[in-house]
Amino acid sequence: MKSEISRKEEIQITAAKLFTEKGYNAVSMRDLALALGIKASSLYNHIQSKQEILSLIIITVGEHFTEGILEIINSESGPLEKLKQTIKLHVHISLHYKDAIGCLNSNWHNLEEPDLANLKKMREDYEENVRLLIRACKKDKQLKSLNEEVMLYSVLSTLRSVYQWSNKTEGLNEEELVAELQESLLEGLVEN
Amino acid sequence: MKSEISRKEEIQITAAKLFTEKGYNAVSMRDLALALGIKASSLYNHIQSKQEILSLIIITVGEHFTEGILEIINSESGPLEKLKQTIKLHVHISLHYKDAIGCLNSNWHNLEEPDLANLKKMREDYEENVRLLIRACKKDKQLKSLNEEVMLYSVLSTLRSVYQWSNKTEGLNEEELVAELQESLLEGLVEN
DNA sequence: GTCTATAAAATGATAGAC
DNA sequence: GTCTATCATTTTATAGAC
Repeated sequence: MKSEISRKEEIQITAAKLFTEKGYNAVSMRDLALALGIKASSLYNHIQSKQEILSLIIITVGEHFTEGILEIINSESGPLEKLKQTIKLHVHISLHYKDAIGCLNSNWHNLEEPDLANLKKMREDYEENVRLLIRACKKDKQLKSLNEEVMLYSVLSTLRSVYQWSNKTEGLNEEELVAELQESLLEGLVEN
Repeated sequence: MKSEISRKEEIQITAAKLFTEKGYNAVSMRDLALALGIKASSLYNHIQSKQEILSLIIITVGEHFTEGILEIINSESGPLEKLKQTIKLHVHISLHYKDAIGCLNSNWHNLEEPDLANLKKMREDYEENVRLLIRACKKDKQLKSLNEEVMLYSVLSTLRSVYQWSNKTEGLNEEELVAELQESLLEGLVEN
């Protein structure tokens, strides 16, 4: 009854790890094949090209973010609660798709068209949604009247790096990490 | 009287830009030479290898961070003021060495030994210094008793991304950007 | 200091046997 | 589905003329 994992998925999982560690161009099809215990030419029975592997990894995780943020935006909560939900969403994806996110972060510029344009659109839309949330919070006097872009990227850049350092906070479970980040990012570090 | 810029420096400046945009492995010596208006073989009159170019770019900017943080640590200020000075330092370097920092961030894993080990040591020491600052602030009750690693990477990951988005805050000069970041990161975004 | 020519190695991908 | 063998291309780097 357990869901079988196809060779194609196996390739994506291994590739995501290697691409994250060494970079897309630094990983040859021979390297990837060796990590899977087969020959490079055998890979082409499952995928069409090296580029297709990268595309599958990155677009899939990009869609997770897109779906997640839309669900939050369309919910009934207030803007500050939605911002907190965005932090939760980002942590959740970061912990469950670590390698794919690492691959996205390090290798998105190796995507070719039309996937590159597709990803850029998804990323811009995501950023714009968070920007609008921040603006709505400011209007409601729930956030300070600081520069919007500084606030936006303070939050986003921290969230985007979670996959890199979450292994250093292993005393915290997912829920606790979310709570700590919500507090740190929104309420600040300084004791009042 | 103006300081002459050598061809070797010109190569580093152009390479830093290209490496940041496309990635180290995606930029061939032909690409780099073309951007400089010469042939690839001519590059070797000024540098020994492609790897040397990367090393010069990254190690140089790494040393700026190392020198800067040591100056702060050895100053007479209290820990919270030192943390604020670290934010100022990071912004200053981010604005003045944008391409080199981009190159460091995207391509450090393409460094070969012993430069890679050298850079990792610099990075770890830098992180440890900021961690100790945060710990000292907590002990003084100037920072909340949140998870140290979460606080550390909230601050560091935002600072490390400044070069990517500082062009979107062009209404702010350097001093103002520093002030906004000190407020956002330390005091938080939420209105009390 | 730049050029042309070229070496030596690595790369993504295909053909065809099993 | 995997293999061996191979191709076409690109890569970093060197040698030597100007």
